[in-house]
Amino acid sequence: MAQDGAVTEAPPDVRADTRARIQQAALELFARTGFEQVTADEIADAAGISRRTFFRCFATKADAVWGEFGAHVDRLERLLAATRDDQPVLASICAAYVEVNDYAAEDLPILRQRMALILGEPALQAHSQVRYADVDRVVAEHVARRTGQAPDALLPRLVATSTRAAATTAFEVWLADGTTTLAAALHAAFEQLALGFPGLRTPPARP
Amino acid sequence: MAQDGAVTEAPPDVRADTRARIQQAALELFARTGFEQVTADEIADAAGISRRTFFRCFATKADAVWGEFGAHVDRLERLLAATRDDQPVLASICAAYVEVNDYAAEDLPILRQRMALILGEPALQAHSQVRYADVDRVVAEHVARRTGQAPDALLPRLVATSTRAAATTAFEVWLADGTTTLAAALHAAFEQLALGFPGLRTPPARP
DNA sequence: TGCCGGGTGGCACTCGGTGTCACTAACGTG
DNA sequence: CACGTTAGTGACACCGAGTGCCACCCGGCA
Repeated sequence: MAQDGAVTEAPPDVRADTRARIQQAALELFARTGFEQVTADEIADAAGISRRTFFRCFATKADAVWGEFGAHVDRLERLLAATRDDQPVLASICAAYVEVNDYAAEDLPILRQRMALILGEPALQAHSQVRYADVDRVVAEHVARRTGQAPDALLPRLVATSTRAAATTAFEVWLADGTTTLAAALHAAFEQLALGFPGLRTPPARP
Repeated sequence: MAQDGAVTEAPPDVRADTRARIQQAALELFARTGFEQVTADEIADAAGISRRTFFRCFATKADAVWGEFGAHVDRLERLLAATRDDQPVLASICAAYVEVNDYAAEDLPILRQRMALILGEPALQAHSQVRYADVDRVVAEHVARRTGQAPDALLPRLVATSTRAAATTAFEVWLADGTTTLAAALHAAFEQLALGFPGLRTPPARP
């Protein structure tokens, strides 16, 4: 089925192709009906494959939403490794986050769909913690290199988790707002973080 | 079975009693064999109840580890509500976190066991995100009150997520270290956060 | 005595995820 | 051409987390 042509398409990885088809089908079903409501069989049917094949391409239903997130983490790691030492640490992390999330305009709708699911569906929120752990590890190692501390010391860990918190918060406001760009939201969040939340020190007014 | 005595023990809530027994049994099994390795039937057997009753007392295997976390969130909310307005916002949040996590010395071993599981077992890390969401909501509402912003604006959300990141990081170093107190770790993390990570601005030395 | 309500156990069921095996198509080599 | 190899696949059985349902037991109450 769907064996379109025989020589028209070069078959580099059959696997990567089915992965993409599954992802697309899953994302659409999730967006329409909700993550928990969609069963693995339904995704398999929609993608024209068997349930078993689905779980061979994605270890988890949730992984079908995250897509090629591992590649993003690798890219983040490379960007951080290429950082110049005279740049402030937080600025280098912010720049890396912005760069990694610099999507082309035509990819933004899919990104919105994906992030709305990840940030909105409880089951996906839960799963995200595991993926974030990889990000945190990469960032913590970067901070450790820059400060000469151990990667599991307080400061590297803290910088990693709070910058990631800033990034996800930026994603949330970007998703909810719709008028600002993702880069602007990221910069705003990192600025608050780097300056110790100056926004907290200016209450309405203090008599 | 285990119907010890008839009048010796006043039965205020049968449910709360079995909850406690289940929790104890589950925590011990998890600590010994690992969270994923222990089956719900085994916990039920160890606690002397049926599998069905286990899932009536705890909606999830993970919930047996978290115990009465909802009560902690409620307490955090009350503490934040009772905050004086002339105290800096971050300081009030830090104080509330310290207060909520001010365990008696005899409870520390159980706390260590519990937190080692929550922070170490991937399945529990994932589940934790859902519980943290409640904490974040409470803190964000506090910040929103103090700053006059909407609870879902950037700053309240950001402060909530990054202070919670600071708290969990403090828990991690406290757990790994063993020499510092939890309160000290929390204060150290919040201080870094409030001052914009001064530790980042003093690299080994800059020639 | 009979009724009632909460805690319980047993059972069947759904669904996510895994291990295993057989099948098929593509490929290189004799 | 026949052959073995390999990757991708589908079918099936299986495990474990949860859930819905019903029957049971027991203490309280009219």
